Amino acid sequence: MSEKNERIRLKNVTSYCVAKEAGVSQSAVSRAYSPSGSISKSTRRKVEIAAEKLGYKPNAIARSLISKTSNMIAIVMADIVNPFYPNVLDIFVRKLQERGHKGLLFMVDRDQDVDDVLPQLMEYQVDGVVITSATLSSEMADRCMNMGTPVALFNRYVPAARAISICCDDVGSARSVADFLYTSGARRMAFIAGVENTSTSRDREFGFTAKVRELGLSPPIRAVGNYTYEGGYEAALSLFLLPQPPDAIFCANDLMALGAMDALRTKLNLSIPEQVSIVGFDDIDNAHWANYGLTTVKPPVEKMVELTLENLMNQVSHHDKPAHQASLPGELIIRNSVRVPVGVA
Amino acid sequence: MSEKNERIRLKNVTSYCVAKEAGVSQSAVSRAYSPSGSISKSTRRKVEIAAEKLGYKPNAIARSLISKTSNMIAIVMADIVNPFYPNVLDIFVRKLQERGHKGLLFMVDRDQDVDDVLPQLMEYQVDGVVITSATLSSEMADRCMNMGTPVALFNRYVPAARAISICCDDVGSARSVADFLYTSGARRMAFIAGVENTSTSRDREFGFTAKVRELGLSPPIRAVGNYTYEGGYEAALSLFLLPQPPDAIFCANDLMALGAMDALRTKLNLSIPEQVSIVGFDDIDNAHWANYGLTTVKPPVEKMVELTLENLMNQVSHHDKPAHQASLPGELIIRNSVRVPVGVA
DNA sequence: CTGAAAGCGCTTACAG
DNA sequence: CTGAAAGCGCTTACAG
Repeated sequence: MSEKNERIRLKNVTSYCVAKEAGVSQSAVSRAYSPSGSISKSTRRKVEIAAEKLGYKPNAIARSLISKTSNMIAIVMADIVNPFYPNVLDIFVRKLQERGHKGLLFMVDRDQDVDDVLPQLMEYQVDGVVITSATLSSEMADRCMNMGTPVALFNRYVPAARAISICCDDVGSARSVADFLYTSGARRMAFIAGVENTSTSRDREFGFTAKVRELGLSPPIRAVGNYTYEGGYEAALSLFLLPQPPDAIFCANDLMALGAMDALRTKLNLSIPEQVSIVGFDDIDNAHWANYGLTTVKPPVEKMVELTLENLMNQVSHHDKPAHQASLPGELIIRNSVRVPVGVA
Repeated sequence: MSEKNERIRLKNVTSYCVAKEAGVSQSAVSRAYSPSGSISKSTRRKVEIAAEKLGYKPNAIARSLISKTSNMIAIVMADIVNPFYPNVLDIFVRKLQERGHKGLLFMVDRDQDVDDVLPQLMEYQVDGVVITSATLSSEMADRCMNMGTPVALFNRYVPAARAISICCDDVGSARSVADFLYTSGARRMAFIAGVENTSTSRDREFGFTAKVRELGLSPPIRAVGNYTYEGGYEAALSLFLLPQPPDAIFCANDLMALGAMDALRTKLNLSIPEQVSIVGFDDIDNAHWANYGLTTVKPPVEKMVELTLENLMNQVSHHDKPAHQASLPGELIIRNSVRVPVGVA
């Protein structure tokens, strides 16, 4: 009982307590903590001393209620098992912190609809929503926008929606990969798809296939790996059951590419890149591990996050601005999983 | 301007609006959303219809302010680059969601003091704090406790603090590793430490070294890998510069163990496990990749998270209960990175 | 620059 | 079961 009282008492150092201690009004205390509050140096000093003495910290919840901005951004993630996303999350949260914002994190299953969690996150009056490695319906996106809560899709897009969307240039990057593989001498191309209904997998396949055709080759054979290591492993094996196995495989992400490499080397005893070239997408940490040296497309993650947040914050303060959609060029990182054509250093 | 108005208007569907629409009092609306609210079926129905019509969602911020519980738990993470932690985070957030709680995520640098972010997270009136892969001072832990905000350390502990602490049994698990390696025929043991001032690295080294001594072997030679892949890679190489290189290496985590494996195989052309045995700690996804097959200690992560949250929630509602400290046994997962002694299947 | 006062959107005794 | 009212801890016009 006494403990319980203690807890309540201790939590309750309010601006009134500080005002009393400092001999000023409660408004003065509030102003001392507001960047735009006009307050004299001496009053501020008095408040600071009293606050320090009492251990006062402004209550952000009360502030949110009255100011109608919580400084919280919801982050919805679906696929943290893919090592690409922890890094993305890390950058998001750090950049949020730099701007004085907080990240409210939600995890959804891959097959779960993001629409389900949106209502509960709206209850927390977040200023905006970032959705990563997941898609939401365009109706839901519109509903958020209508409620004044802007939504940004990271690495995904929904054609019809009024949502911000920042992607890597999947189509263009995939075309470069096809080009690069062709130059390296590959002629029988294969593609391992990720989760098939994602815009990333579709666009990477589209760009790759289109360019392969333009190069005059027969369209890539394909398999599906669902963006997992195991999926890539199995998909790669399946490609080598075909009468005409590929001499180059482009995987829709690195994780599948690493699975493919392990499958080819440990199971089929093929050597990479001598017999088969492999290219991935994401440039996750594992890609440069000594054992892999995976050639891959590196999306400009830092820039993408920055741009996402910039656009989101923009919409938070100027709701009337149109939602921005952008795709940034990826960079081809050349390592050792693709053979080098004769005559090229 | 009209857009701005629209935003404000649309955000403002309050319990009063619903009350008016439903022809009941505002209290009735509130009760309809409270599990303990005594309300008749018919009134509830009226409220539900009106709420549906207006698109009303209770404002969790306002609720937090009056009820003095935000249903938010802060999660502080330092080391998301280690694949062990994204998984931990995932489980934490999902379990939080199951309980109707939200996770407020903070990222700190490895060398940054967690003490720095605590004040800003306290402003958001979180009900509790989970700290993962990071340590905080015992003074700060006490300060949180005094403010009525319980703190739980996951996979770390601070001897003097009144904080909850849930760990894997690092000492015991490390002893088992020594035992297992000995049985497999290893006689010149080595240890690769993580970040040296962490309780996990220290305890794993302590248990391992103690058991190695008890077995009558000379104490393990050691190197430091700072819990990273590159660190493990370099540390392993350094061990083989010594006049008496080891025939078995226990690494304080998997990431370093994988780095060590790659170093030995690709750089020194040693075969694992024939020439050197390797054991890790964590059982991250990569450990069972076809190329590695790492023998490792698997902490009961799911149980540890559950226990952490259980203890935390307990302290949230009963502040007087003493903080619980526990360490759960890890499981040795045997794969192919340790040689099997002759005569053993 | 400063203080008194209203109000953000809820929950919860209180009285019926 | 129900409603009127107080109050959570702030911000922000408003008047000085």
